[in-house]
Amino acid sequence: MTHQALIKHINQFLFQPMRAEEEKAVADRFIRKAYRKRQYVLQAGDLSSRNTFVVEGCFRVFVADPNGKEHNLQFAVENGWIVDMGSLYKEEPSEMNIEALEDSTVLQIERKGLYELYDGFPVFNRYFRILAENAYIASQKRLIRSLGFTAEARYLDFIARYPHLLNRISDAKIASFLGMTPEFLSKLRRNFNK
Amino acid sequence: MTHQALIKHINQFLFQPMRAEEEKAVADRFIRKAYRKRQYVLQAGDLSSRNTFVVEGCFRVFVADPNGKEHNLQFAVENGWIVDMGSLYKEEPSEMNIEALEDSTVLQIERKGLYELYDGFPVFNRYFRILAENAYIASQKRLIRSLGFTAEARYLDFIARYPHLLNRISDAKIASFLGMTPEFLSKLRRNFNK
DNA sequence: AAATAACCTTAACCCAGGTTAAGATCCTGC
DNA sequence: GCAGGATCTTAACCTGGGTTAAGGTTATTT
Repeated sequence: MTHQALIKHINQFLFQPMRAEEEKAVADRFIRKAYRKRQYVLQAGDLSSRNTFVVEGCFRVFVADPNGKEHNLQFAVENGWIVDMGSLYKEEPSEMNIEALEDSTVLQIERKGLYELYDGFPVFNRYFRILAENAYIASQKRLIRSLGFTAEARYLDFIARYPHLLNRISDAKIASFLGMTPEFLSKLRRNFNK
Repeated sequence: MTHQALIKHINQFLFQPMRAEEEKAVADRFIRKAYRKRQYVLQAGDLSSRNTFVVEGCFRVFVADPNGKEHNLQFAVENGWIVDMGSLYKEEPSEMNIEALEDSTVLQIERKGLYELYDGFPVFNRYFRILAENAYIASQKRLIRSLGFTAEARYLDFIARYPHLLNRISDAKIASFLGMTPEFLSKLRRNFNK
């Protein structure tokens, strides 16, 4: 069945299987959708009205700063979620862009459907609580590294933490994620080889 | 009653009043505690076993980077929460320090009590979901500013966003929160006066 | 298989913000 | 009420990482 990956992911985070009616509530509200490489899931300025679970493929979330320079905030692969949570919940225009980096398949739920899950089935408040807590913990760790680590330390940390992304995502995009230019990343790598 | 501020805060985020038994569950598990100015709620390396709600006073959350330099991650005043969520939930030694900046009063709950709330009363999964989502949204906004904004833009943004903190927290601590040195903040402020 | 676009590297030069140090002002506890 | 600590400012000098520009390599697309 088409929603298996998501249901499995939810069960893992809950440490117990959902009941049949809860599984059905998921299956009724999440819609499968395909994106081609370079296609946008969300553009800055638009309203984000959906939450998106990655079944297969790879995405990046990025913002443009006041000079128009891009900064990658997050990459998501299989079993990850991509959303501008601020835009989704506060119903404000998105600051973020979300772009497919590969041909990809996702499951999407509308804001309305998400609220139906929260109101009808307590289990989803628990699941998304845990998810938001993990996202917050990860975001704080990133902030700590961006405040106190040198460019070199951030790069080494990235290699150790996300080895599976190294061959899947271009260096320029990783450099942007790490808060440095591709030129500087190239200089760093050259120094390691000596 | 001593838990009123917290109960009111929860009700606000739920958009509806809790039932009596839920209020009681809160009152039974949160313990009032006082901290003196400069006293630590949590030290890096210790295990964080509690979540803390600020009834009155002011705190900072900070980390030390590899060179021993401090970085303020968050300030919390009345109705704010302070916690190293990573340490609390993953039961790992804390990276963070939490220090009272004024004589303060808080309400604290032990990890065990918190899990009892989650398991016994769905409403708390909803409340803490919303809280975690808001924290994540705020943390992402901070990251965006730290990646793409100049020191001056970050300072102006801070003034606009947290005017009430300006007279309550020292410039050096604000500078650290904004990712710059107090000397540089001083230089910025001098330029504005011309 | 050529054309085009995306990607990576190198190198010279540059700058926002850090560092160091010294003096001035404001607490705060005893 | 004053001594020792925080706190804020100024100024000279320094550096990690950015900018610009050019050439080389590797994927896509047709």
